[in-house]
Amino acid sequence: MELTSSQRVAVEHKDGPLLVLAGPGSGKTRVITSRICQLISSGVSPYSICAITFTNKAAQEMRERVISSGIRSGAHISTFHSLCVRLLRQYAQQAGIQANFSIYDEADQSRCMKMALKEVEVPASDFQPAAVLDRISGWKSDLELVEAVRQRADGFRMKMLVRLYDRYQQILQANNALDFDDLLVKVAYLLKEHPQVREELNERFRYLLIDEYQDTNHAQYQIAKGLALGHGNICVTGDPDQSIYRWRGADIGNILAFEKDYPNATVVRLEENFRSTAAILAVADKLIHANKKRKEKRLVPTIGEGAEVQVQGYDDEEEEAYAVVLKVKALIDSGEDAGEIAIFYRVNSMSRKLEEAFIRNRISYQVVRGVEFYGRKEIRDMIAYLKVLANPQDELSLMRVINTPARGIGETTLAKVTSWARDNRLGFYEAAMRAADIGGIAKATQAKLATFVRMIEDLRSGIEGPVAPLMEKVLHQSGLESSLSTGRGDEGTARDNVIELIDGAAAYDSGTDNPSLVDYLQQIALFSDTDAYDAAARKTALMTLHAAKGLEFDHVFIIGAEEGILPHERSASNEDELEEERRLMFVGITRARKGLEVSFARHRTTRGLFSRTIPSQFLYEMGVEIRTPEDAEREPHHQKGEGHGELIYEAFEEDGHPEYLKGELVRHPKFGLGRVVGFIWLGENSTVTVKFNTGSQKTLMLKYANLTKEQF
DNA sequence: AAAACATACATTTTT
DNA sequence: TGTATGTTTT
Repeated sequence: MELTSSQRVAVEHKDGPLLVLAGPGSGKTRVITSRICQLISSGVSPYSICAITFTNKAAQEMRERVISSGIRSGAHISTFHSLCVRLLRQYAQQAGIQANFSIYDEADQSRCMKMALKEVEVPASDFQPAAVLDRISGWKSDLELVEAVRQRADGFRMKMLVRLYDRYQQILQANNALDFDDLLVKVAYLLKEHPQVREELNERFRYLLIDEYQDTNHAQYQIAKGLALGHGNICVTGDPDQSIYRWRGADIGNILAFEKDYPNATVVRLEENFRSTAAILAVADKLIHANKKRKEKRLVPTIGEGAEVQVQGYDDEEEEAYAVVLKVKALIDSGEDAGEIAIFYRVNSMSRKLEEAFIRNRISYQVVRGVEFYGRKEIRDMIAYLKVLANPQDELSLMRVINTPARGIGETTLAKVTSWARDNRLGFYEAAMRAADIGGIAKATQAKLATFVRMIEDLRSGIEGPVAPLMEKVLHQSGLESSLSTGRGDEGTARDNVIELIDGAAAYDSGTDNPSLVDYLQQIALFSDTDAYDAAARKTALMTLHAAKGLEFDHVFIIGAEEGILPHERSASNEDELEEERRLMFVGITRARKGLEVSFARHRTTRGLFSRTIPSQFLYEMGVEIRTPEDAEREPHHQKGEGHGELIYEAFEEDGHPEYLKGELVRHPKFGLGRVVGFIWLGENSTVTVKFNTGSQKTLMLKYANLTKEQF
């Protein structure tokens, strides 16, 4: 495809600052990759190019695009966070840290904060860990260190928060750990306080490109500034209308002030849209115009008018879910590619009803929620072992694994070792090594500690080189393997998950030049939900509106357009936050190429409470006729009432799974005889409801229930 | 020490 | 609603 004149200006721009204000669907990604290729073919060394993307996925795609256009690879393409990890490893000494640092995720952070809360002795009810962490994250995003905040701290609450901030940082440091914000903070200060490091990097990266600049926070802004110092070859791209991470500290002002920061900047506006139909763009445009704090920007359609945007109301969320899934099914049946259909929602919990509808209708789908995998107990256990091996100071991880699986090192023992360690100014692990010197620990327990220490030492000796074989060893020697196979419940899946993790590590080993445990751990810590989206699977995708950023689909459904959900209730009080919600909606709308349906439910059950809802104000701002459930009923093809009922029964009666019909007599190993009251087919998650002769009625998972049919 | 049970509790988005 | 924590039981 030919480049437009604006696109060409952006691609061919060589030296000096460049701001690309790129609307949705304007071919921005293509422009960036073409620009990288153009730079290289004009004689710039690939190694002197540093491109920063918003997600790992985007970085991966950009790398592939550059390579596939026949250009020698070698340009550094990664996210801010990955870049920071690299720099911190390389300049660990100057940054005042050790290169084998652990990266603490939200759960780890929360545990550290709970420790801090205990130690600082605050009235715990007034300080929830998550809220305190949120404040601290805000300070860090603004590059405010403890001392700076302390200076201006007034009032009891602020002073407490500062003490918590201080203590929290001490805990992280003691564990040789950094949280997500620290990665940025450390690099920003590295560049600021070590001019020779900064100059070295300015020398190395002659061309800096930053995508999604509207979502950079102050720390990222300072890092970008430092990296561009000296040469000023900084190209940023973004769209203020798509800024959706204010809550995470992103400062839309960074992109708005770019021309002030870099007075000789060239500015290119990409306003033509090559993605969506005119009908969709008109709706997006109307909506975004309701934002007052906004720089006017046009959306210029280049594709035909297309089908009308649908806004459809449903009676409740169940009806909404089933109707949307039916529409997905109809699209697929009419020959549309299932992988070109997506459903977006405001909050992750809204995927549940949709999944149920997909399963019952036996349509395959994918939920884009990758980090969930890393939150599973067995995965966290495994990774905690690896962290202990890679970073001996990581006591948080050590505490997790020391008695997992259970090996007879209980709370009392841990308390004794901990207090002895403190008295002797040693780490917990060093103390555990000298269990014999600690008074009051039984001989048998001493032996258990010694065995554990020996195992860690042995595993640690094999820490170099590829990761997957090491993980196999850990799995085996730690006893996790046998605990997974003897454990009840979801044993099969827990085991599968660990195997999946090891497979992933094997892929890492073969795809990396110098695989190392430290590098592997630091990489997986930065995985995001979006990274889990598998476009090649050709399955209909379910994801949050945030995860949808940067993607596009032929057909898009946005569900739950109700006051309190979209816009979310937490943003209702504040005009700025409301505008951000509107931008979020705008992002969702502009993902669609051909078809868009926005829906709402008049009733919704939120945390167990069934209540009436109000349609989102955004629906009115979009200027589309709103169709109510009653309107739909007047349609000639409408299936009355339980419109989705037929499909459920169809699934119910199909073969391949044991059928439990109402009234059938069954026997349960524990509860005895009973009669089937209901059966819900959910694939392997099918449930049977049985009224037992004991009088109790229970809903059981078929795969665990161990029911036998009684013949009568 | 682990499982079973009970009860409180808080609910956005994510690198 | 479902999770996360605390309490009791085995």
